[in-house]
Formats: sequence, C-alpha cells, structure tokens
Amino acid sequence: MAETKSARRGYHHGDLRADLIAVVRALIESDGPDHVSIAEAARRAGVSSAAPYKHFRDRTALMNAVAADAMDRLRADMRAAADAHPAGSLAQISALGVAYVAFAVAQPGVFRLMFGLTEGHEDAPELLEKGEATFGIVIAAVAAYLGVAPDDPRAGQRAYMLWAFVHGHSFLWIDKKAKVSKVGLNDAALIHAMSDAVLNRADPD
Amino acid sequence: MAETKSARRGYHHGDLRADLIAVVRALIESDGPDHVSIAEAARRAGVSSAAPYKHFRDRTALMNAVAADAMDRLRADMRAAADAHPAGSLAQISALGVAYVAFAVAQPGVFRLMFGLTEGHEDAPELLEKGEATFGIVIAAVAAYLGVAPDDPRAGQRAYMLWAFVHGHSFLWIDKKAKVSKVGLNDAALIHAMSDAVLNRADPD
DNA sequence: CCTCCAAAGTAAGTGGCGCTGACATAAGTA
DNA sequence: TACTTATGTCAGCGCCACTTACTTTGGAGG
Repeated sequence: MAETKSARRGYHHGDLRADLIAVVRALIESDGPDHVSIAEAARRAGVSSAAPYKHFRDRTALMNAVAADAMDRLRADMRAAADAHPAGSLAQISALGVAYVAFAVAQPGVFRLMFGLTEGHEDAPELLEKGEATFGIVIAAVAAYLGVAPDDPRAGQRAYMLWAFVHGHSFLWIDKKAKVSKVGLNDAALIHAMSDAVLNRADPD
Repeated sequence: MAETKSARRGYHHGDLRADLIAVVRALIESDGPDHVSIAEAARRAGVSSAAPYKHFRDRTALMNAVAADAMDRLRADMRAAADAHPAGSLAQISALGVAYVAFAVAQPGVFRLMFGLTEGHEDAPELLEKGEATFGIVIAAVAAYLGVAPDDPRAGQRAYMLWAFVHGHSFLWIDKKAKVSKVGLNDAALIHAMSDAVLNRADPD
C-alpha cells in the first residue's frame, strides 16, 4: 500500500510526526478544523489510531503544531509582500493586508485554527510569540510610513486598526457572512482605501 | 428533583424546546460552542438523551435556533443604540459599533456561534436574513451621515468597512489574540476614530 | 558484532457522544 | 370515551479520544 506522504518501509513509519501534520493540514482544509479526527488522520498515515499519541500528547497538541507551522508560513508570506515594496510606502502597507486576506482565503481552515479560540493557547506560548512577530512586520511598516519610531504608540494604534479590519474582512469572507461582491469592490481597493484613511486621518488620541 | 428552568410536572416536560435553547445558551457561554453536547443539555433539562431529537432534527438545528435567537437580541441592542442618538450623527454610528463589540464581549460563545462558520447556514436562511436586517441598521445610519440614499453604493461600502473593523476587533478581543490594553485605547475611542476616518477620508472608488 | 534499551509501533478496551428505531405515555380532539 | 399524535424512554450502533499493556526495531556501548 502506498501511504499519503513518506513511504513506510516496515514496522516503523519513518517520520510520522511530520506526516501527521501534513495529513491533518489537508483534513482541516477539506473538513474544517472541528471535524478532524485523530483516528482518521492515523488511518491516512497508515498507522494505528494509537500511534499519534506517541508524538503528540493529545488532539490539541497536534492542532497547535499545525497552527504554529501555518503561522510561520503566514509570516513568510507577509515578509515577502513587505519586501516587494519600498519600506514605509502606502503600497507596502496595503500589500501586507492583501497578503493576510489572501492567506485566509487560500487556507480558510488553518486560518480559523490559528485565529479562532485556540483551546490550548496556554500550552503553546510559541503561537502567541510567532503571532506577535508577524504583527511586528505591520507595526514596522506603519511606523516607517508615519516617520515615527516602531515603539511609538501611534504606530501600534494604527497598525492594530488595520489588523482588525483585514482580520474582520477575512472572517466575514471565509465564513460567507457577507458577499463582498455586493459592495462592488475588490480586496485590494478596499484595503488600500482603508490604509489611507487610517494612516492619514485617524487620530484616536 | 428541581430542573434548570421550568418545572417538570410529570412524564412530559412542559416546554422542552425553549428550555433546551436556554440550557444550551448557558452551556455555550461556559464551555464554548464546540464543547456543548446534546447529551449534557438533555441531562440538565432533566430528560433522556433522545428527547431533544423530538424538537430538533440534529445538533446543528439546535445550535441554529440558539444563534437565531441571539441575532434577534443583537439587532435589538443595536436598534436601541441607534435610537439613543440623532439619526445620521457620527455618535450614532460609533454607538452601533460599540454595541456590536459589547455584545461580543458579553456573550463571546454565542457570538462565535453566530458569526463563525455555521455548519448549516444553508439550512437556516433565516439567520442570513436576520443578519442582513441587522447590517441594514448600519447602512441606514451611514447613508444618513453621508447624505445619500441607503442604496447608494458608497453607504454600503463605508458601512462594510466599519463592520469588518468592529468584527475583527471583536474576535481579536474575545479570542485573546491581541491585548488591546497594549494599544492604550478603549473601545469607544478606537471605534470613534475609525468611524471618522472611514466616513470622512476613505474613498475606494 | 552482539546486547540491550528506549523509541515507536500495535491491539484491545473504556467511556462518551450523536443519532436511530421500537416502544410507552399523556394530552387533546372526534 | 376512543383514537391520534406529540412527546417522552430505552437499548443499541458506530465513531471518537485516549489509556494500558504488549511488541518490534534501530542504534549506542561494550
């Protein structure tokens, strides 16, 4: 029998841990994070239903591993988006938002897993850490645009406002709560307009 | 034995349907929507685990009923917020946002249920309908502020931008993905600043 | 090169859940 | 008063998360 990913040579699998993460990622996208069962993942990896517990303490630990992996990919996407534009330009900031939404739309299941209520976020401080590193990219870009230091409160405020917007837009979109087509605009235009408004007009102080 | 809500007089419960909705609502807030089990709800209502299926086709149908009920309450909250301010004022629009976030923070479980990926949203078109009615309040307020007709695309666009923002802010908050305290602002100030920026600067066209 | 141990697998079992089908009871209508 | 139908119960199916006790095997140390 052929296995999903790495070939299983004999009694031992080879790299079950990595294989499980890949299999679960696929299951999450096809069935949603809530419908993923460890048993099914084990079946697809070609091992018994007890095997995963040799690598992950419980279901939550496995899911956290998938989420952490995904957060790395999101950060990489955003890093690339930032590097494709002049530092501190409005285009750069918009590109970060577009990359965020694109990730959510391309991988809604894993996006929900990352940003939904992660059960064991206390068991996974690394997740919060990775998340903050990602947000740091936005703060840096905003600070550069405003011409202030990255730790200036104004940069954090504006960056948060933009994050909340693209975050909400992403969820409304992937959860089908609003038909954006109805608004008659594409993501890029919306995000660009919002970035401009927040950076050049918003003054919460 | 005393039951959770209505007293059960004999073999029949009295109003199991309503009681189940109330019990499930409580369970959702204490354990989260995903951890609610029909069996536990039945236990708390003092009936057998099969009884709920006489009133709801399946778990999803019960959850949808709870969500629909909650959407009515959210709309009422927002209606009240709107009525407390002059029509078409910036204060009115901010108040709508504040009411939305307040609902999310006060009842995070049911908020997640309403706006998360509802499994059977196709089985519950009434939910989408109620949601659109609620959003309609925002559109009307925005249109009044801008001095345009409610069906003017500009009203819909601005209203959507504000919705996405408060929606994202709500989820980041209840899912503990960002410490808003770090930003150093309260909800009202943030929402007010955003409303002003979107309504007086944003121009996606 | 052999031995032995720890890592990584299996099988079988526990308890919970969603849901179903067959049956029991009660409430209301003819 | 008899019948119908809504609303309960009970027993059971299949699936799941997770555990325990046992098995296999790759590799490190003698």
